[in-house]
Amino acid sequence: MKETPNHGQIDIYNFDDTIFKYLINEQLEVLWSNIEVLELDKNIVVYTEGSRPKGVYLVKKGILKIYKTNNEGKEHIIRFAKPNDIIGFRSVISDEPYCTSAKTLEPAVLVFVPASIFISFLKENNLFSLQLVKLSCKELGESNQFITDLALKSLKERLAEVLLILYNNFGTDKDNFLRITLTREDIANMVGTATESIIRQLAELKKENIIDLVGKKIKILDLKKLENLGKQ
Amino acid sequence: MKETPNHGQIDIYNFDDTIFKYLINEQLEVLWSNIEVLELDKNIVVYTEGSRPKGVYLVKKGILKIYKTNNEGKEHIIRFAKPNDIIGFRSVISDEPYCTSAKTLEPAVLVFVPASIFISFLKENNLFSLQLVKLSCKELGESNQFITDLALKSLKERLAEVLLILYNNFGTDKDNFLRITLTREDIANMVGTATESIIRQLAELKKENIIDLVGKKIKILDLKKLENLGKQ
DNA sequence: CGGCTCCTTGATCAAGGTCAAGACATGTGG
DNA sequence: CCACATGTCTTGACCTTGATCAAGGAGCCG
Repeated sequence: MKETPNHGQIDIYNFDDTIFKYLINEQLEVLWSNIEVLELDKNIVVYTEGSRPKGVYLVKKGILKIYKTNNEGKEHIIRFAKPNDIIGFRSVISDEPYCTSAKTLEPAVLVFVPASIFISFLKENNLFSLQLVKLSCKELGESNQFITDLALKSLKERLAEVLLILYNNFGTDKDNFLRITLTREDIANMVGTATESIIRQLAELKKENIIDLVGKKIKILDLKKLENLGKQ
Repeated sequence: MKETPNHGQIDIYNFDDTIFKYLINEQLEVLWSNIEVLELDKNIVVYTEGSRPKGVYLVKKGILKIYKTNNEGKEHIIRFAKPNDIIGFRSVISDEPYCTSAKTLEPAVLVFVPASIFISFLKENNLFSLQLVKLSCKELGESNQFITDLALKSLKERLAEVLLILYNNFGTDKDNFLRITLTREDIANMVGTATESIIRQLAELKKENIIDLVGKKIKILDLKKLENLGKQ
């Protein structure tokens, strides 16, 4: 019925930890026979703001940044996508051009689901649409939080907030290093500030023994203090 | 079957221009017999950030601001709700405390729909959940746009953007005055800045013949220039 | 009238943006 | 393996934006 090609350790046909687990077997069959697997290098653009959505992407491996670019070319990172996240569904559902772009930060494996298939699942399967309502409401809550953070907080507090978001999304390894490695510029583009300012603020946090810096890796030394800063 | 009490010119039981038009007749009956009508003065708080959601509110008359407050008491306005909008659904669906507060800007009439009823509609009626997915995706798109605006734009550009949002949501009267009247402080709380800064920037826009100011009323003189500023 | 609330303006100052220059790291082709 | 190029990080100096403080004016209402 289905073969399982070997993409590293990844089982492309396993949707247990994704929103597609709410599909009925019949729909899973449709899904299996319509998906397309994409193996991408790092720094590959998956879709671009303004273009027409062809479908949604399920992340199987790797991390992507979801961002917007203003017309001076400066980019702003809205969020990241990690394995088992789906991206691009907002535009598919609204049937509008993508309002963001997506780019791989590291080599990635994506599963592409055509828009028509995705929409038909929504129409046929109420449990599935219900879960998608929940998902988009969750993202909406996060976006609203982010709006307030940007509007009311100081640079340092916003940086703390961003580090916490990264911590909650990607966790830390056994040595307390964040499991995502970003350039200073990427961090600046999340916080909405200049690279130099981020460097100075990171140095501040290090001086206060809240974090430690080893190359691009960031080590969380004092989560409590970081949370206090972020919750300011 | 249903009586139609007279709340001004408002037909409380008419849901034609709201998301409830997707309910089947049987569900409308349930809705009619479970709603509660609230007539509120201006500056009344409908729900508060952090409290448990009891249900959703349909705006029948008036304008409300949806905002968050930080712990220094400074508020940030996320958006406004106007007649036929529903508010509070995000928290009901996520079953989380409200992440925002809602307050009337003028005397208002709201229809309260208990959470359990609202959720049951979602579970029973796929068309209804589909529409709600669309609604939350639309709000998500707007939120993402707002995030980028706040992060990348100058004060003046953000003000232009906010004026455009107001224009698109509330329109203008025959003399080109915005159909919503806000205090300078409210505008500042949308843009995420200080009241004084807004006053200075409004004066700037007036000097450039882009807007005119008559008391609290704002007149749009040059929509093109305003859009160019906002789209910067 | 007096007491609100809201608007406005000026002066001052700090946060953070910008520019410039150099250090360090990484990768690539010869 | 080296030489060079490119990308990233860091620091210092300077300057702009917009936040804050202070004071006064305008409008409104009981």
